[in-house]
Amino acid sequence: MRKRAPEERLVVSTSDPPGSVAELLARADRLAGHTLGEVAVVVGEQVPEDFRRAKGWTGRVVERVLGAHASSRAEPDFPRLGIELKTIPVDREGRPRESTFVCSVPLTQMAFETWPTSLVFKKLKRVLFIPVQADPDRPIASRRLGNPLLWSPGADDLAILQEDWEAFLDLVTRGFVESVTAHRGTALQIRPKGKNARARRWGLDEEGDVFRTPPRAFYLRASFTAQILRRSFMLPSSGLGLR
Amino acid sequence: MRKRAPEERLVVSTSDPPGSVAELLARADRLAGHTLGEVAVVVGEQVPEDFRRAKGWTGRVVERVLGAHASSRAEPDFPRLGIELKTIPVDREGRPRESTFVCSVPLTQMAFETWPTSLVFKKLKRVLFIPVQADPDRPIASRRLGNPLLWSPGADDLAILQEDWEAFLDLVTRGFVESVTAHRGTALQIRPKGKNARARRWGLDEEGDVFRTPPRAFYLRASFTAQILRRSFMLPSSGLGLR
DNA sequence: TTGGATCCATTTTTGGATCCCA
DNA sequence: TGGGATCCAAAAATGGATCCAA
Repeated sequence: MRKRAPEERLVVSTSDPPGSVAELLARADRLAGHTLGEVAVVVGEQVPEDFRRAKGWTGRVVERVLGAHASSRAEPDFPRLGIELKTIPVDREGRPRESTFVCSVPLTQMAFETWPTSLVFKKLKRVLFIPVQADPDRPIASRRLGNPLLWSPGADDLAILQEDWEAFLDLVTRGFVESVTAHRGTALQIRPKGKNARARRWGLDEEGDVFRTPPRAFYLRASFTAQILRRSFMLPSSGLGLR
Repeated sequence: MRKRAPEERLVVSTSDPPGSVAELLARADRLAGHTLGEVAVVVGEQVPEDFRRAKGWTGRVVERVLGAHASSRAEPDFPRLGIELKTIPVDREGRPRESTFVCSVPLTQMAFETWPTSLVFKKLKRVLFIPVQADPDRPIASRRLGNPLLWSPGADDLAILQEDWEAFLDLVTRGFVESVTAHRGTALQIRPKGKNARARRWGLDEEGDVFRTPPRAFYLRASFTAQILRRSFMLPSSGLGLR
């Protein structure tokens, strides 16, 4: 595992968005090998004991340390660059431990979308993945960030994503959203996402009438992101930068 | 003006919703003649110096003292009773000093409504008006509540409201929302309502496409509510209960 | 393993209205 | 005077994700 020596202090100028892709990548490279504890110090946050009550903590602190304009809604994290940032928790073998949230399912509005205009496509066009050690027995403060990966879907990935998305479009717009389980989809899946199982949003039934149904979101399957990481980091002179 | 003597202390059990219309009216009657300062003590709120930075304060404290389930969204304030609560600021002659907010205009959804299914109709079917002294030179803490008025629109009022609403429906669904000013409507009007003049929502243009436009809301004209108060409180043995 | 459930921070919307200048 | 602008609190939605039981 790559550990940075003490003299390689994590020095960053936060709060200003990166002016170019090169600058963003340079910042992300500088982060690699450093721990979440170090990142926390830089952004002035306490490290939580565990993630049970702080599930989005890693994503938020990494956004801030990279200068993402913390929650620029309905746009990529770096709007000028058209890049979406995703931290991805990995095990000791570098495999994703979780699926990756993409965006919520616009239950009543999806009928007005096409694949190229969809939020899923817009978010996934360019993603900066940052792997983060996530073996459960390692304390959060000592978990290290890996090498960043700026990814865009290739023709093969695009075909699969579009196929999945269009199948969901068909089901959702025809009123079958309640029959959609997380089993569907090769790369993309739809899962519940809300405050709890009682949360409700408006959806469309088979007659086109609105009704209350649990909120849902699109996720990338862990098997899909695993393949992305494998492909990229198996190139010569490349790697996760972790163990 | 009716002033309650000190021994008539304002004693209420807050936090529990009234179980019947009779109970709600009894509570509202007990409030009449008491001041906003007294109400503030009961609900444990500070009285603001003026309303420039606390515009909805009166409505909120009166809701709470009457046991309205503070913001039961998309429903009347007393869902079990089907009653909407409105405080109404009146001058020394008992005339409304302001128009009355009804609900926001569902710009993209209005096409799917009819008068009987509309939120305007649902909210106005039964309203409990509570007059509140509002001459500008009277300190807020000493302003008194008047006699409550449980109102339902009569056939004449209903006809006017429906006519107004359907004219707005026509304009909004045909894409002319931006040409609607507060001059339109006999009883009901549409006015901007948002954080500020730069706020934007989605609306429908003449082609049926969505576009950004200022958020708007339905209001009852002061002249309309003035007539409601006049009619009701000019009945024998009835009155505002103020001066 | 993984599908369904859940958690926090932050932004946006809604509901309560009154302000204020042409 | 009243039409357009504005203000606050609270709820809901959104975006960041991880938890956990079968």
